[in-house]
Amino acid sequence: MRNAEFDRQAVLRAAMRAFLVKGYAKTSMADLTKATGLHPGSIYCAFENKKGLLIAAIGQYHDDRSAQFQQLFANNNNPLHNLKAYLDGIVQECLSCDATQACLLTKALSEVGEQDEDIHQLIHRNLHAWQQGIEQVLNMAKSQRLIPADTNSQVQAQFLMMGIYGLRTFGHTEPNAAVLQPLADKLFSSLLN
Amino acid sequence: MRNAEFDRQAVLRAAMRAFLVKGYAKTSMADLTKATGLHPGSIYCAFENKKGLLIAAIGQYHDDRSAQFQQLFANNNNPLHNLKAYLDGIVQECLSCDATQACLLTKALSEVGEQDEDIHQLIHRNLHAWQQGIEQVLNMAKSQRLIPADTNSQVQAQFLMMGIYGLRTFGHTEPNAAVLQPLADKLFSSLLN
DNA sequence: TCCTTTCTTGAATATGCATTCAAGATAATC
DNA sequence: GATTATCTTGAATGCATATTCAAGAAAGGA
Repeated sequence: MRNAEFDRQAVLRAAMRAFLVKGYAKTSMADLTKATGLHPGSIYCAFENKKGLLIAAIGQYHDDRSAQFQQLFANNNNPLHNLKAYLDGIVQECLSCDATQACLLTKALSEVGEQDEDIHQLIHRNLHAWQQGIEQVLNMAKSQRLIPADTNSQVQAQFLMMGIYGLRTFGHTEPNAAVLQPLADKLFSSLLN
Repeated sequence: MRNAEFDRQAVLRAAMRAFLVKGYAKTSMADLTKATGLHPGSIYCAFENKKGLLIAAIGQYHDDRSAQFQQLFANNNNPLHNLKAYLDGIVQECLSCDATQACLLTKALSEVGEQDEDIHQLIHRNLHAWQQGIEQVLNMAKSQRLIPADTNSQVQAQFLMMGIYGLRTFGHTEPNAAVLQPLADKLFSSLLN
């Protein structure tokens, strides 16, 4: 009897970073062994193959981002304030020009989601959970009369998701606060009409 | 003396489709020879290498889309009407679930733009030209008092670009008119506030 | 018709890569 | 301490793939 030695979360976060920098197809197993510190045999033993490692990394990414999201909204502050801070945080990530701060879900969706049904469904589920988190925040804001009573929380949450996707794409071409911040502000103000 | 035999535009459109379906890295030269009908030697003679073919395909994509854009807005109809039709057309492309109707600029930006400076700059230029086309339409709408006089056309054009990027990403997860059309409508109505 | 130039062909090359596996190492159990 | 079950190691394997190049084909000019 013997237990596995490596720290699963640390390995998955390293793999996630590697996939974010080079994309799935261009990240070689050599890159992954270097990034994770694991030898090929260990990776195949733990995750079956390269695709299994991507799936596990996406799961870890979702867990990490969800925890971050819950934490940001866990206080009793004005939910709209929290949402504004959330959007501003995304702008900051775009400004960093750091590939490891990008969104693994949308990146993987674009590259492999169209070609692999397993991964497409996994990402779809994760993005949907994220959308429902935003929807809950909007319902809270509505019950506190911070946004119009006739707001359709689901559509508004979808609109915010759409805006966040677009903001991140825009950030790839213009990682510039003078450009991105007004866009994030305008997106936020769409809640108040 | 002898002239090249193949139709350059047809070849580039075929390559563009291949890249849209599988992505750049996963599209093999074998895929490209099959799609274009050209043999490897001819591709290397005409485009230098696989990356050169991608660059040429992106150029063709931009030319094709620009021509389509100009044509849609060339009539003397209400520019806002035309813009609405443009957004509705994008919704239709999303609904088709056809990878060849996706946007090669954003797809290539996501996959290779972060890794290759040549391609990043080319895509950046093309997306910027597209944004300026929208900006011109907004200026026309403003001069016809169809949108508020204090509209900042540049920011509004950026916001529309952002929305279009996001709409296409959203379409990958929910290719559903009941979801996408309200989002496009809400994006359009952001012009009128 | 013959010659020259240019284009086309596709097999060969060389490299890179995902995956496997058998030997070695380590921890728990007796 | 011996035994056993499990984990780790990393070189070997076989396949996929980007690129090259020399021979073949076709067009224009003499």
